[in-house]
Amino acid sequence: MVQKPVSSRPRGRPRAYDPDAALQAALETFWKRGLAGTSLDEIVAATGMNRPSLYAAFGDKRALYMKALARYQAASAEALRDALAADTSLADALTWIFERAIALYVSGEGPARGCFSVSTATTEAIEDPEIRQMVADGTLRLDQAFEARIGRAQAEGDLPASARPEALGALCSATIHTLAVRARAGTPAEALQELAAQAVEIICGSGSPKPR
Amino acid sequence: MVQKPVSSRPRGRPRAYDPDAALQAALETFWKRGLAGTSLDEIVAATGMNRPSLYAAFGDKRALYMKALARYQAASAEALRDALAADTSLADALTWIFERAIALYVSGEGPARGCFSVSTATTEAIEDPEIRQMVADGTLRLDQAFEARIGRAQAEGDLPASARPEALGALCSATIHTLAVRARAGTPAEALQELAAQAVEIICGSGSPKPR
DNA sequence: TTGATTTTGTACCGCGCCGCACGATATCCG
DNA sequence: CGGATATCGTGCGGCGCGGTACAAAATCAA
Repeated sequence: MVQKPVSSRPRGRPRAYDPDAALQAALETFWKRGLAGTSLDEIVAATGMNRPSLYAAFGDKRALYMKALARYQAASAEALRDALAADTSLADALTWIFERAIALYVSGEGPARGCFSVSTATTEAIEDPEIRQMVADGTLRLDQAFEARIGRAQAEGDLPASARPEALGALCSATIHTLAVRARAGTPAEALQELAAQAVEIICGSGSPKPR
Repeated sequence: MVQKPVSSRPRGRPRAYDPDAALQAALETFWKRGLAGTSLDEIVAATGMNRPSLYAAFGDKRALYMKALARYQAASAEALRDALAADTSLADALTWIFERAIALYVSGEGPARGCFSVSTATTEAIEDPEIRQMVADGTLRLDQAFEARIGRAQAEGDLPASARPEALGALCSATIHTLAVRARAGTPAEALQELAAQAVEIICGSGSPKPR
């Protein structure tokens, strides 16, 4: 993807900001306040950029929002993929994933942020078909990733043949969704962890064919 | 609560709007666009009221939003209570509740609205402690209502003694949450119904002690 | 009919919003 | 060193925002 080495600088005045860090800062601002609730001044303050630079780099506010959402989804999908591909039991993988999700949702200063996609993108999704499609795609990929891993567990005998990977995968996604909503509502991390543990038990222990 | 009969009209000029209908109209507007995304002009258009009347009747925009949220939560809680108190099996009650929730979430014109509390109130919850508390209270009551009904089912022998009402109740709430998120993301009603059916199966069929 | 009372409806104010024009600045190339 | 190039940063313009002042209108009590 990177075509030129870092040493070859482009022609004009060098930019005074790091586009990646700026996008991350914008993401965190949108994450808390949503698209409609965030002013450009707040983004300027968060990124340290000035408005014309923002505009030149990312387009208008909505375009910046969508780039931030894409970044968030890409990072989440990558973390999920890694966790599911790890050589651990299904229960351990799910426990790890939910644990990391909770840590992400309650991280940062102030009240818990929840999931960017669930908590604020859904708000915009109804009036914006593109954002709606992005949220839908993210949810679909979440379902499919869980379902594939669960199907693997079933094939390896860790789940009974009667288990339905599609249903259990959706249940994993539902757990993510409820964790996101509850985090945003102020539920403390410990309670979320307990809820996640219960979910893992229900998902993996439904019949518990291999008590190990 | 009502002190005077309807016939005794108050002193001055009669109001030209129905407060209840106006609050409902404001609720539907907020439901779609959220607090920050809704302008007072939109509320004026939706309610048919003019701005000073709005202000006199409900206070400022945030106060109106909170009244709308309280109304939504009260109506939801009442419907839930009725459905859970009905003399039906747990599975039938849950099926009915999820069915009604889906119908509510996809009702109205245009893209599905999802759940007011989940989709837009969570957005405001992080910056507004009062709204956060309202969302938290609603979620808690949802959990408790489900848990109580599941505990009853267990006591009546419809669930195995090993079932944990608290965990299963949270799972019911999680189903509501994921239905709300997915509806907002554009998932069609049929897919939501299938997901709800799978959830009922997992919740009630965990062990299936009474195959009836 | 007249005054008291409450709501209506228009019009407005100050403010913050988004997006951009434009000159200044810093770097690269020859 | 000088021209070319790309970004910086101030500043602003037009507009929509939330909230309110004020007079007209509609009702009740006397």
